[in-house]
Parts: sequence; structure tokens; C-alpha cells
Amino acid sequence: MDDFTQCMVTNSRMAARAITRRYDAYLRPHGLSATQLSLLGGIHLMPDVTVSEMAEARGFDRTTLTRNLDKLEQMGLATSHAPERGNGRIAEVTAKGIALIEELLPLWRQAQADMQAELSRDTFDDSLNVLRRLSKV
Amino acid sequence: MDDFTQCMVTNSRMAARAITRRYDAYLRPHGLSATQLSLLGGIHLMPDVTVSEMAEARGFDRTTLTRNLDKLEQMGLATSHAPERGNGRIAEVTAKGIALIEELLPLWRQAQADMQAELSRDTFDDSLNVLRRLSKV
DNA sequence: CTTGACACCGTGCATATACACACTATCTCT
DNA sequence: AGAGATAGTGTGTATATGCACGGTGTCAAG
Repeated sequence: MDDFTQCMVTNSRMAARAITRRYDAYLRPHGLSATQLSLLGGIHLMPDVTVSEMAEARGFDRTTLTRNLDKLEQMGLATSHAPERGNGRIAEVTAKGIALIEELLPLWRQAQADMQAELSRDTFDDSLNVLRRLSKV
Repeated sequence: MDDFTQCMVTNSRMAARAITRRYDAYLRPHGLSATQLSLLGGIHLMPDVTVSEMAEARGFDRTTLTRNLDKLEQMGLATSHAPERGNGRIAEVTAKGIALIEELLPLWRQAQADMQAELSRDTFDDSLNVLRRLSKV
């Protein structure tokens, strides 16, 4: 009973907490949390997909996405509608949401750049690849 | 407005979700979530430290640890007491907690081993190092 | 057109996480 | 011993996350 220091759960969650906390420090003063900007940006990157499809693509539970999306809609940053054909809920970033993304982009870029500087460019890129690989297990 | 795919927040949280979900599948049927086993194991690894010190060491908010610890105590898996000298709350795994850890260890080891097999031993080790590095940003 | 399979969706409940705030115990200085 | 600094704790509130369950719309078979 010893090697819990190698636990992937422990270490991956610890990393996510540290990174989220760090980015939050940049963004929060401007009215959006790092996770929320992450989701809003994700919606912007994936137009015309249903909530279920986006949940699948981003490794969310579908119901988590439902609620996080509700919050963004309450804030007026996103909206959703039914697809032309078939069943579903398709999210979309509103004009207000796009404006906020553009306002926050410099802060997010700064956070990314500071991470790169602290880790070195190569380590940053390697880390990104590792995280992407781990997201698919 | 394009490169959100490189967002560290998005990718680190996505990885943590995937890994947690995976380990949960092994452990949950036996009555403890992956995060809870992770914490219980962490307590076992760090005897005689206060809640604040452990929170600092593991990158938790202190109050998160308070509540998660409360839950483990409710389950009878952990207990806490004041230190000999000074202020504080020191957590400890109970006999029941140790028994449960020992019961779950094979499942956790299997989860780790399956991850290693899927990623390759080298990639697994590299990933662990990356996560540890990211936990310190 | 009905019916049953299937694909989506949302809600109730529980845990995880963090920030702001308030409280309490210790310790140190005078 | 009293007062202020320091360290440690817990609670209120809010978001993030996932599972179990139930509801609703779609579509193919008859």
C-alpha cells in the first residue's frame, strides 16, 4: 500500500485544479470563469452540433453540458434552438457572447503565453499533446 | 478567435474527466469513487499534517478538503483530531478505511496497469511527469 | 396511422471545487 | 495578563460534474 503518488486520478485532477485556478486569476476579474470561457469558446468552435454530440466530443456528461449551457444562456452569452431536421438542442454564441470572448481573448492569450514562458515552448506543446492523449483513454 | 483548441484549461479538465470516469468504472461498484480513494490514499500517505498543510500540498482549496474529509468521516473511513501542540485538524485513516483501501488496491492497480498497457509504459511515465509538472504551475 | 424502437433531452440527487466571510485558538510582545 | 498578529478552521453560496430516472420527439415497420 504505497504507490498512490503515481495515481493518475490524483495527478490529473491536481493538474486541472492548478491550471484552472491560474487561468481564473486572469479572467475572473472580468466576469467569466476559465471553465465558462472554455465552454463558450468550445461552442463557438463547434456550430450546428447537438448538446449530446458536443458532450461526446468534449468528454462531458451530457447533463453537465445541459446545465452549464443553461447558465451561459441566463447570462445572455449563448442561445439554443432545435435543429432543422430531427430532435435536439443546438447551442450558439450570441453577439454579446462573441463580444465578451473578444474582450477576454487577450487575457486568455496572456495566460497561455505566460504558461508557455514558464514551461518552455517545447514543454508546453508536449503537455498539450499528453493532455489530448489522456482525454481519449 | 481561433486557437481555443490549445486551451490548457479545456484540455486539462477534459483529461481529468476522462481519467476519473475510467477509474470510477473500476471502483464505484465497490462503494468508493476514484476521487475519494485518491483522497483516502493521500491521507494515508501524509500522516500528522493539518488540513491546511495537506490542502497546500495537494493543490486543494482548504475548504474543499474540509468537506471531502467530513464525508470520509461520515463513512467511518477517516477520523481527525487536534495536534499535540498548537491549532489544527489532523486527519487519519481508520482501521475500516485501511481495510477498504486494501480491498480496493487490486482494482486500482488493475486500472493503473490497464492505463499503462493502453498508453505504453513510457507514455504512461511521461504523462505522469507532465501532470506533476502542471500541478506546480 | 398506430406502435414500438430509438435518439434526445431535462431533473433530482449527490459529490467536487473554490471564494468570501466569520470564528477561534496560539503566540508574541509589552 | 492583555492586545494584536498569526494560523487554522468552518459555513454560506455558487459553479462543475456525473448517475439514475423519466419524459418527448422521430422514424421505421406494419
